[in-house]
Amino acid sequence: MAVKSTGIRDVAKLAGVSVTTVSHVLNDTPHTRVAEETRARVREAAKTLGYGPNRAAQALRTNRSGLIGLLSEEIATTPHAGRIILGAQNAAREHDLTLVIINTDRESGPNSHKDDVQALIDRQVDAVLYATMYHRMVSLPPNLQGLPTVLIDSTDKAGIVPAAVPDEVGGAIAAVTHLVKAGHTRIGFLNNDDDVPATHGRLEGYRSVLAKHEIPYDAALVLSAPSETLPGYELAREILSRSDRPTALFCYNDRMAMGAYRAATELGLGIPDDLSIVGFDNQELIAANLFPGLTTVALPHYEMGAWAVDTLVRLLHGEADRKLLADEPTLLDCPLVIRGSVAAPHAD
Amino acid sequence: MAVKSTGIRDVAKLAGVSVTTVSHVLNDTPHTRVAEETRARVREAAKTLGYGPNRAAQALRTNRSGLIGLLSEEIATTPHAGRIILGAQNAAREHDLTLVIINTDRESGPNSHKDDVQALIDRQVDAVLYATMYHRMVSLPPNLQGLPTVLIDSTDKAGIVPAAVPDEVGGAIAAVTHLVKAGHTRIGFLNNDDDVPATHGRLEGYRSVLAKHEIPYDAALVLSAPSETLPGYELAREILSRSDRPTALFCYNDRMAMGAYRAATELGLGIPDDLSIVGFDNQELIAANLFPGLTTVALPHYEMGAWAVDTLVRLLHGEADRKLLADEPTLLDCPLVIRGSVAAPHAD
DNA sequence: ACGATTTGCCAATACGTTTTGGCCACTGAG
DNA sequence: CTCAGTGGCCAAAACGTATTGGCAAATCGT
Repeated sequence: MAVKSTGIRDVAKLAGVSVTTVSHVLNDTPHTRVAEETRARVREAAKTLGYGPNRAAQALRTNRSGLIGLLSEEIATTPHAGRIILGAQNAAREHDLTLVIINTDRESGPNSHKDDVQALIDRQVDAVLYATMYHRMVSLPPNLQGLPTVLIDSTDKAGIVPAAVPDEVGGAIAAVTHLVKAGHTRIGFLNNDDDVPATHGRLEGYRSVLAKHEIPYDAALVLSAPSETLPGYELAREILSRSDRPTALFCYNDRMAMGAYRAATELGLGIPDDLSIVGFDNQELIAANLFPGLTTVALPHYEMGAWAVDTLVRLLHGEADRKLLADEPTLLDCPLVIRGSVAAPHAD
Repeated sequence: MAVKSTGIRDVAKLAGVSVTTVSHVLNDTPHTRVAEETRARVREAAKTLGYGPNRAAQALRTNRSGLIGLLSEEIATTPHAGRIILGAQNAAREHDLTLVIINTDRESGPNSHKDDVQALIDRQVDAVLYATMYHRMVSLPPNLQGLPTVLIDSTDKAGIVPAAVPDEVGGAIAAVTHLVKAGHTRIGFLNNDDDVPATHGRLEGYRSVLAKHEIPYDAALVLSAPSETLPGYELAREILSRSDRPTALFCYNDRMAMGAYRAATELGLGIPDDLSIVGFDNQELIAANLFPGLTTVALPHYEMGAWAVDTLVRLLHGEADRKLLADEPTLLDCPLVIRGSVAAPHAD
């Protein structure tokens, strides 16, 4: 605290060169020529002094803060946001960038979003990540114009910004294929009833697997409701009470699956012996704590966060073409997480 | 992007004063005298130009980055961290500070922690928040010396740093009192078996409520196991199978409570009619999705985050005494969240 | 051996603030 | 009328870095 921290000047003095040279060496400035021996001496000096550049000075000079803002909806309620943050944070660190996080309230409308963006602009972030808490379409606050931006878990209505989203179709395919491979042919699907990409994508995946295995699609096996535990319970209760009940359920998410567990228990159906269940989301708190553990599909939150930062960096370096990327959202893999809720169907 | 953003100079020019004056006015520099009329003119000019200070320049000059680092364990796995972040973030914004988050891996030992701290130091944070994912004692990385620090959800072995922790005892008191008020006298306690403050504090709270209501303490009603769903299930199964089974269970956390739900269901005990349950942690994903909803005790993660930032600011401003604060961790309230898992005991 | 080219380095400036140490003009006291 | 005091403002320096435009010395070609 008392001592002035070491600056580039001290390094220069110790190495017996000018600050210019130190700067050149430490930044590998291209098109500049300094003898290898000198470079070594400078680096040596920097190391022994424990020199690290003063970010503020650097920022002032170069007009780049090294900050990237992560605008995230409701970090609060969902563990998913945590995974995004983690992925973004690690990637940022890799690139020597610093992540600053602003929580934005989905409730409070676009004005609030604008304020949040402004807060980031005031802090002079070099770029921003815009993350929603579930996969949907958004329109971006106008003051984001001109600031490099990448979307996470959402796609831009205007189609002008690169985005990473989960491969909903692929995830559903993995889930249902897993059931089919286990021998199931009567597979119920408890779907969400919102008009969001996941609803359609997962249904598409479900159907495509059936088609591929020449299992006829039976509309009676596909039910919809809000994607909560209670509706999941009710739907499951209904479908499992039928005489021709399915031997397996694919649930839109783990919460609905949790409801299905209860329904199964109440109806005296053992999991996985009498009923196989696959969920979606891989909410550890649910999936790992149900009994038996819930086999489910993981959303690539970590990967989306990391991809977003990497992409941002590539954009900033001009190594990627924004238009090209923005054209179509990038799909990231939704891997199946196998626990204990799937078995072969009864041979009754 | 093309235009240079407005600086203090532009404001000065527009207001017809010197940059010095602008700086004085905009910062309310004490001991400096400038006519009220001039002040108004300056502020006016700043507003019409939409002036905001260049943080980098400010940081360079004042040696304060306006950043505060949040070192958090495993943002990944727990939604709790999200609440801490949110609380800290909002408080930081209030004070015009920026929160930067570093995830630190609990597995990878103290060396990694040191690196993480170093990463923050390199970024020249003004202070750091150190958050653990559950309430315990820690020893701080040595390079945190000299950097103002506040602990969240943990206490410092050396007792030298202020800390905010949940009031475990108070939370348990609220929970058990709730059961007693409902008419229960035989209350089982499924406790954790780790040697952490929560284990002891919650037991203490449990006992104190019994004592206060002159209910004899029965050691047979207190069982311990790792605080997971499965052990919770096993413990509950055991205690509920007894002929003199308790009419209510206080569970160390929501995961154990989730296990207890299953045990109750299997034994044909209805919740809350045949058995009342109270959990701890208020993990929404579990508590709100069980049926019936789990009455539980919320941990003050948001509040700890906010308190920590506020305290840090007070320390930086010299408005609080570190030694005084460090002497004893500050206890934050753990409020009871009432859902549907508690009722009066059977009159059988 | 001599000019031309390249190699290796550096001095000086700018980035946008905050802060120090005044200077000037006006006031009131003597 | 003069002089100390004070209210209102400002010029200039500093913070630590990146960058521009060079200037010597070394190397090369002939």
